[in-house]
Amino acid sequence: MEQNRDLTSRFTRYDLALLVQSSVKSPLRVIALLDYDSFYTQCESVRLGISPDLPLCVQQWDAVIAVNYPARRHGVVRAMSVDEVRSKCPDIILQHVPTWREGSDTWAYRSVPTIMPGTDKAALDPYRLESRRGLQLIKRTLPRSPPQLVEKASVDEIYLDLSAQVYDIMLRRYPVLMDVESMTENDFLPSPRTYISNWNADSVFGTETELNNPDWDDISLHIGSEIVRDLRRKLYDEMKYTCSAGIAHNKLLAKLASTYRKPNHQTIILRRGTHEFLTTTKFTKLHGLGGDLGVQVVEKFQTNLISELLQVPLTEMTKAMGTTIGEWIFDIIRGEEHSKVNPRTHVQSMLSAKTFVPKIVSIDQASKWLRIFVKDLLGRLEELRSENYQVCPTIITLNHLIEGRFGPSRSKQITIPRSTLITERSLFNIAHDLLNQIVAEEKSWPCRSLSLRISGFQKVSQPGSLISSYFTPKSNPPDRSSNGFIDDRHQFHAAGEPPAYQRDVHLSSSENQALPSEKPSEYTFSEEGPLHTLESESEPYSCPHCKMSIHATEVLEHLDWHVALDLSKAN
DNA sequence: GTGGTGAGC
DNA sequence: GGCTCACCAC
Repeated sequence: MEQNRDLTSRFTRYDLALLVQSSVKSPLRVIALLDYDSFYTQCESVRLGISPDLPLCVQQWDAVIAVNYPARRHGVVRAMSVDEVRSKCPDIILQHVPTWREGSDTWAYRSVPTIMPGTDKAALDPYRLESRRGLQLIKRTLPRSPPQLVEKASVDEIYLDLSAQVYDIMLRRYPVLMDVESMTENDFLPSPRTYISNWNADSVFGTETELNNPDWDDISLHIGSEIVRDLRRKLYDEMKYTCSAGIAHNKLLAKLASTYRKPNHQTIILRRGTHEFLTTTKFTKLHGLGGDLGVQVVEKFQTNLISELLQVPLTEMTKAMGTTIGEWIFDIIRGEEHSKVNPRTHVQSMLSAKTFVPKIVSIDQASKWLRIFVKDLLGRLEELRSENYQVCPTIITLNHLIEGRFGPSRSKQITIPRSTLITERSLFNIAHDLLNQIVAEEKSWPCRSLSLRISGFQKVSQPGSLISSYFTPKSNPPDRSSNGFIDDRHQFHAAGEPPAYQRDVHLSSSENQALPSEKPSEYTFSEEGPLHTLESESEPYSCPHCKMSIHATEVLEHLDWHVALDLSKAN
């Protein structure tokens, strides 16, 4: 057996077939997590043209919610008060998040002395926008075939399943794999018969700087690491954002790897390095175990060390934690995890929330904030429409908290009737209805926090809405990208002319003429300009119905749109 | 549908 | 600690 090691792989032809299918069962699969370094501070540094070497924090009320790495070297940490930050680092640059304010129709960056939690509501739009720009850059940088598996995990984290792409590269690079046609599924693959000296990564677990007899799982991660390095370079070149990345055989390890060293590093965990990596990791760092559940486990077994939890037999683990959770924990501390990368790059819900200090005591005060929530959500809905057809919310939820985050909560949710047009007035009326229901049920004042959420986005447009007007800008080449509406918005404002898609009166407010987007916001990104030109970078798909150029990743959505359009015409 | 948990900036 | 997001148990 040992003697054959250099000639025969440990993996079968079947394992290779699973790789091209991006199967969660492939031992060769390649998963990456990209995580921007202190995302909000980078957004602000770039927007303001400030050197990334200067200490900077993003401020929200009297605390900082993001701390860049130069500031961390002064001992500044997240959630620190502004006063304490200044005492630690007198030269700190503080940038407050933009805010909504009653009577104003849009969010804006405002000067700190005027910002008050009593009158303002934080707006995180610039970070969501930059998050989407990054995703678009990644989607158009990755090849369109095989199908892209890109998951937006949070505003600043992106999972990639690179398995199928890696498979393609592997076959081109190792023609020996082309000969497997004659093999049966259970036959072992030939050995790569190569060595790896450059890992395209800053840290590798499972080997020293070189590896003399890599097997195909090492090769696949190595190729994945090349792809990730290219993506990171592109993100920096085009957007000036640095990120850290982890590359491994599953999401759990990719995520952990990305946090191994920051900022601006990438880390690989090879299969044979899994044990070493995990036994140096604190148990509560594992995804899903940072909260109560992790505490329970630590209490039950009196240790936060994975190395000690590895001694716990499965039966004991399931006895202590229940079958489902017990088995799950038993697996993940061994690096066993097989969840799939969910190909989703859009949010599934939008929430607008406010904590009241002091608590509000009347329905009139609540109403005032509901209006701002509605403006906020409609503005964001409009942004989403600019790059996605799947934009009609069908559910609206109001949440009410007497105490803070951990106090009791009550919520009311309804399905928006199909006949309802989404307008500022209609959304507000529905939200107010929900508020009345909540208030009627039991004592609701004083109230610490309210939030309004829209969800259940559907591709089908509301009956009667002039959905075709969204697309007028798209027929205006040459300098518009298929998703350049955000920029268009600013261009239109510059020209003193409303964007075409706002002419859809059914989906904007007929009552209140001043929609958020009708006023230019005060923010601009210094890197602004046409986002990209798809036409020059890739072969666009030409729609047989309307001749429009469609990015491959948008084809299905576009076809859905035609269905919706036909339905709309039929009515 | 409702309430709750976990996560990240 | 505030503001989001996703997911799950019931």
